[in-house]
This record gives sequence, structure tokens and C-alpha cells, in this order.
Amino acid sequence: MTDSTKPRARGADKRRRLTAAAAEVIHRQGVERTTIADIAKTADVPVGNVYYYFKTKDDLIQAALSEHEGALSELTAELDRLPDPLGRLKALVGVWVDQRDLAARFGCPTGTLAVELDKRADGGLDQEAARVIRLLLDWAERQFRALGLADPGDLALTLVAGYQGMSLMANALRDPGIMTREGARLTRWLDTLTADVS
Amino acid sequence: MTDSTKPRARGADKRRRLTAAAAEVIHRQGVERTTIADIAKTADVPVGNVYYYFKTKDDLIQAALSEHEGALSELTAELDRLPDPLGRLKALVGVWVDQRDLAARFGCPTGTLAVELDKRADGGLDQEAARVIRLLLDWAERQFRALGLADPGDLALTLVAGYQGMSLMANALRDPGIMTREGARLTRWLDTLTADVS
DNA sequence: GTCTATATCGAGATAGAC
DNA sequence: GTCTATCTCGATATAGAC
Repeated sequence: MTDSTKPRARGADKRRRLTAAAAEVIHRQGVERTTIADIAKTADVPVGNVYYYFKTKDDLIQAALSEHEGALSELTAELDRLPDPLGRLKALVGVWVDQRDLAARFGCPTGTLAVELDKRADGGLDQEAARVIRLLLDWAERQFRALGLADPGDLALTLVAGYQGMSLMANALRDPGIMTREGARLTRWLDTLTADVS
Repeated sequence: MTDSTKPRARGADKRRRLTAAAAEVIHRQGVERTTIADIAKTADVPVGNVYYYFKTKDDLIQAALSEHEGALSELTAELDRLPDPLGRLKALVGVWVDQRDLAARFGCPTGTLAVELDKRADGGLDQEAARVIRLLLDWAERQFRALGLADPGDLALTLVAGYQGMSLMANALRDPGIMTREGARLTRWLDTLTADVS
């Protein structure tokens, strides 16, 4: 059989391109203001062809969420290579600060998506966003527990809420410096938590 | 002249009713999923008549923001009656915790609105949301400054970001308990800030 | 000032040729 | 599997009677 890969877009990675495009465009424009045409254009796929891969717009939103979930998995897998849990947590904060410009412009991808999806009456997808946030929460909790700290769940909540808060403020005020300032505060906080453990 | 007040809706408080309805419905459903008809229905005003008071949907969003701004002004005016700044700040956190059920269901009215408006390409309204958030930021900064603390602006940012973070998390995870837990943490934080000042 | 009927337009989704 | 043309519907906004 001849492998009839089209020259314009070799192979059938169209689904992946559409998924990546959905994640990116929805992050920038929000769910409601993003049209299928916007995503198709970014993915360089004809509009009508999108429906071969995704039956509905909601399927594309779901795909965008999966993309964010994947990115989060990669990130935590990377961080897990670091020897100690405190270093992992501080590195996480460092990653957030490094992405300050994106956060100041468009907010946290998952957080802003959760806000939008929670406004929907038709349930389902909003809980998907919550699930992704919970993955981060659970990972952070494991680190705090490994450090032998009391109430690791509360600490994880404080950390992730801190991230969501600083992302929202940086986004609303369009000021990346907020990520830097609040990131530094979170780092100091992590240090004080473990100051008497060493 | 006879004061021809209609029996169904006495006087011309329709504008106010529409403004209140816009604030409430937009908080619940979000900007994009709220239709003029939704607002008109809630305000008990015929759809077509809305345009006599508000030329565009954006004007209604602006009105909703003004409503939130008014509520914030009333709240801070109320808090300003308390004798000391620390008491005011702790009372503010108390108000946030008291509204935990609303926050868990629909998030912070201004915060979620800011998230949605920031996704728009056509500017203008997003900065209006930012302005309202800044009012709270400035009020908090004045309290921290009155307490004689260093970097009052940073402290105000931490407080408001804390509120936005816990509101978003409570909303995404649909858990009012998050408001209680994080509210308690903010209160403890306020106490430690001023522990060596007394 | 109030309200109904409707113009207009954009977006999601589908039919069906290739 | 791919893509164009089109159906359909819902929402903003307007025209114009009362």
C-alpha cells in the first residue's frame, strides 16, 4: 500500500493539531468567544473537516482541557525528578513566575476555563475543569505530606489558591509584576513552613 | 399635571431594576451566556423596552459593574465606621466568609466578570472591571498603611489576591468550606502581621 | 415612554460531492 | 477521509405602532 500522506499536512495528526489549537485559542479568547472557525484556522484545517474529528464544540473544549491536563502531568513528572519535596514546590512557583507574561495577558488556562464553564447551566464540563485543578491540588498535597507537615491538604489549597489569585489579579490588572511579587511571597512562605524542620 | 405612575411598575425605576437584574444575572450566568431577554425577564421589563434605557448590551454590562462598585462603596463605608484598621480588615474577611455559599456557586462577582471581559479583543470594559478591583486594593492599602506596616501595597495585593484565589477555588470545586478555611488563614495572617505592633 | 414584530447577522452543525 | 455549501437557530438591535 502506498502511504498517501498529503503534502500540505502530512499524516493524520490533524486531531492533535486541532486539540493544541483549541487549548491555545480558548485560553486567549475564552470558550464563548471562540468559534470553531477560529480553532480550524489556527490548526490550519478546513472548517467543515473539524466535525470529522470532533462532533461538537463541547468535544473541542474537552480536548482543550485534556491538553492542559497533559501539560500538568508533564510538569509534575519533571518536578518529581527533583530530590526533595520542598525543592519541587519552590520549582513549581518558579515555573509560575516564569510564565508571568502569559498569565498577565490571559490568566491561568485551567482557572479561567473553570470560571467560564462554571457559568454554564448544562453541567458536565465544569467538573472536568475542577478535576484538572484537583490533580494539581493532590500533587501539592503529596509534597507537603512528604515534608511531614500537618494538614497537607490545607497547605496545598493555600498554595493553589495563591496561584489562582495571583494569576487572576495579574490578568485583571495586566501586570506581570504581580506574579513576581506574589511568587516571591509564596516562596518565603514555603521556607517558613519548613524552617524548623531542617 | 397628573403623575401618571403605571400600576404594574410604579414610576421610572425601571432603569434601576434593569441595573440590579443585570448585575445578578450576569453574576450567575456570565456575560456571554446572558441575553438581554434574560435580564429583561428578571427585571420584569418587556424586552424591546430595554433599549430605551440601555442602547447596547455593553451598556448593561457597564451598569452591572457600577452596581458592584456601589456595593463595594457601601461595604467599605460601613467598615470605615469601625475604630481600628485591623478590625476593618478582619471584618472584611468575615464578610467574605459569610458570603461563602454565593461565592462557591458563582464566584466573586467582579473577579469572574474581570476574567470574562479580559478575554475580549475589543477593549474598554475589561479596564472597568480592573478599576473596581483597584478600588478594593486601594482601600485595603490605606488600612495597612494606617497600621504603620511596611509595603502596604504588597499586603493589600496579598489580601485581595487571597480573596480572588479562594473564591475561584471554592467556585471551581463547588465547596463553601474553602472560603471558611482560607478565610481563617487570612485572619491568622492579619493577626501575625500586627502581633509585634501592640 | 412603552411595547411588538421583525430585520439582520453570526455561529454551530449537517448534507453530500469528491 | 476531505472539504464546500448550506441549513437552522438564537441573539442583538431596530422600526414603528400605540
